This record gives sequence, structure tokens and C-alpha cells, in this order.
Amino acid sequence: MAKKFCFETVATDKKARVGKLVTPHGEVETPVFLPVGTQASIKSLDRRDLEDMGETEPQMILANTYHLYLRPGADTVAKMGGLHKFMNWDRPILTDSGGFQVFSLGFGIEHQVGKMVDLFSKSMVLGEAVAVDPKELVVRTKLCKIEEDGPTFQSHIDGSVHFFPPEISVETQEKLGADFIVALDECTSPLHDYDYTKTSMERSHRWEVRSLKAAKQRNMFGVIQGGPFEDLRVKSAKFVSENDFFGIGIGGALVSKEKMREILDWIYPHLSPQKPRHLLGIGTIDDIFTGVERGVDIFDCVHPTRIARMGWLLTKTKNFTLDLNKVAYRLDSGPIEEGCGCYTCQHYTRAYLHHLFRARELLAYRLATIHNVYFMMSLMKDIRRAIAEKRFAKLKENWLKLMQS
RNA sequence: GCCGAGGUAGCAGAGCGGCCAAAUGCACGGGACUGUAAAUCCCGCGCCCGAAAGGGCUACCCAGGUUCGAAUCCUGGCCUCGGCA
Repeated sequence: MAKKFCFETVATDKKARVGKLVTPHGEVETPVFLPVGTQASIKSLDRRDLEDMGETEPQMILANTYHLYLRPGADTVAKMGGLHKFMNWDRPILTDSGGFQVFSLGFGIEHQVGKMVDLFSKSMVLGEAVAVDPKELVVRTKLCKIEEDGPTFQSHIDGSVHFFPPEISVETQEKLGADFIVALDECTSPLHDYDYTKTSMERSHRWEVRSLKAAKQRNMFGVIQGGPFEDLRVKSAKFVSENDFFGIGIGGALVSKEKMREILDWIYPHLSPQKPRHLLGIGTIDDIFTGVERGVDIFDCVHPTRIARMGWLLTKTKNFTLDLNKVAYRLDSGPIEEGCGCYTCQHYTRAYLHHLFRARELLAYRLATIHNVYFMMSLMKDIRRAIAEKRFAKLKENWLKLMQS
């Protein structure tokens, strides 16, 4: 019997590589982008919407352990035959560990930041007191506290308290039955200083070792932390490469596009080439090029699906977006993007979507999400082909030119 | 014709002597969004100056009046809506 899980590199173009990821639910060609289906659903889309994309159909998706643990509960999903059956999706799934929620429901809430911060709009100095414009802050309560044994969450749904150590994260993920699971870590904030980031990284490593010990199968991704600090990132990269993880997750605070590039360069020499690399939670189109160029194989991000629901459609124009809420599209009879093969572009006009968004019709979210997912999938396809044909640099250059046009 | 209710920002609708350039919602304009507390959130929304703090001007149907002070009280007018003829 063939190995249940394996990864091999098929083609390379400098550091960029095309790979094949084998799972019990079929093969995945990398570099791949995983649409995010946090609560076992890519918001507003149904399997049919994805299948209609044909060759551009998503190959693998991401779901979230913490959210599904809270609702409907891992046992419920298990009784319903596991995540694949439950959500009627028979291609590979990766479940995130809940590590991002340690951050987003904790420090992230308190300081209103994400993995990246805009250093120009928020006045702050890394590692020093946070001085964000008070007007930008909405006082919200922290929903996670961290101790050595593990994080304790207060449910954002009903306020109930949950101790969520690595062992529970792994057990939950195994009950859900995803193809790939992720070790529990703490995603650090761009605002954390060296000392905190170091302490946190070391604790994450201990949590990850515990995750590994608790796991029954060899399909786990470890996660590199270390924030924007070179020595920490290198140490963490070695830790994940050397331990018995199937794949390498690159997580934590990436701070900015420039810093992310540096971080990827620092860790590259320490990444085991046999393991697939997942740049967690990234990203935007330009960030994907940055990642692929530095050897990243897997991406996931809420960006395309989230902005779709805000009326932002991905296009090959300035900043890659079209804000369909603007009056300018009221009488625009063209498709979202000329030449796009997605269902939305084949059947509807910009004017219609503009109307749906203004009227907050539910169909708006679905049609926009279909387009954005299709757009990302076809971008990844182009990237794979370009690497195989050793013209990745040229493809990247052309795309980035579009962004600035 | 008589009786009753009412006329407030683009709309709906609070306010009923000073804290009112006027609640709230919608609409409108702008901004944000990177391992989803997100079909969300933030800001603006009479005019002018200011980066802001703030300042100035004109305002709650129209015309008068009372008062230190009126969207708010009084008188007259115009107009709407309900009931009765």
C-alpha cells in the first residue's frame, strides 16, 4: 500500500517549486491556495459552486478546529461521519489548530491588530509601548489567556470557558478527520517585543512537541514562530524541520510585507526540502508571489472570501481590486473581469452585482465569492505552470506591474 | 364647513424654553480587512476656516410676538393627514 501521506517536488525554478501532495482524499498540486472554510463552510459557497469551477476547482480547503470544537462539537462531526462527509467535501482538508485564535481572541482583540500592521497608519514602535490612535481603538474584552499548560478561551459564542491544551486540539482535529492537522502554537503579535516573542516561541515549541506526542497519525504541520527576530526564526525553523512533523507551517507575526520577505529568507536555508511549507494565513496576491519565490508550497487566507463579502472583487487592475459598492458601477454592463471564466462573470454584470451589494441581497456574497475564489485558483494554476516552464520571475513581474497600473 | 393631529437634516423620526447644528435608523460619502468573534467594523454627513483642538455663519413651514435666551411658548397665515358633515 502506498504511503498515505507524502510530498514530492516535481519541478523547480530557483527556490520556487511545483510539488505533489498525496493524501487519502487525493492529490494536490502545489503551490496551492486554500480557501478558508472556518466553520466547515466556505462562506456562501456550496460544493456545487466549487465543482462548477472545473479545472480551477479548489484542491484543498482549510477549516478551524477551535470554531468546530465550540460548535457543533468534534463528537457531533465524528458521529456524522467526519468533516468530509459532514460538509460534503471529498477533497483534502487541513484544520488549523486554534493557535491563531490564541492570538486573535487575546492580544489581537486588545490591540486591534492582525499578523501585519501598517506602520504608517498606526504610530507605534516595535517592542515598546503601543501608541495607537485611541480613536482607532474599540474597547473589547480579551477572550483568551495563556498559561504553560495551554490557553484558556472564553467562547465568543456564549461566554463559556474552555481550557484548550495541545492534547485537546489534536484530539479534536483527529475527531474531525482532516487530512492535515496543525500543532497548537501561539501566533504572536507584531507588537510583541523580543523577550515576549522568545518566551512565547519556546512555549509554542513545547506545545508542538506535546501535539506531536498526542497525535496518532503522521500528518501534522509544526509551526515556526519567532516574530520579526532573525535568531528566533532560525531557531524555530530548525525546530520544526528537525522534529517529526509532516510539514512546516510558517506562522506568527510577519509585521509587514518587507519583513515577511526577510523572515522567509532567514529561514529558507533551515527548511527541510522534503517537507511541504505552509505560509499560514497569507495572503494577498503580491504576498503569494513573495512566498512562492521563497519556496512556499501552501497558502491559505480569508482575504479573497472576506473582501468578496465586502464588495471587493479581485481583478487584474490596480491593487487587484474593484470596489463594486461605488456608484461608478451602477450602469456598468461589463463582467467583473473581461475574459474571466468564472460563473459570475459568465452570467452577470458589474451593475447587477453593484445593485445586489447595495441591496444587501444574499446572492451578492455568493457571486462575489465565486469570482474571488476562481480568481485565486486560476492565479495558482498560472504560477504552477510558470514554475514548470521556468518563467516564474517573468510571471511575477507581469502581475506586480498590474498591481501598480 | 366643523372637530382633532401635525409640519424638524436626502427619507423616516426624536426633541417640546438654555446642555441643539439637533437623538436614532436608513440612505449617501470615505476608510479598513492577510492560520475569519467579520453578509463585519471605523469615520464623515447644513455652510465656511482649521491637520486637529476649535472658531464663525445660517438653520427646525412662513410672518410677527413674548423672553436675557425659542425647534420648543403666543398670534396670524399657508399646507398636510384623520374623524364628522
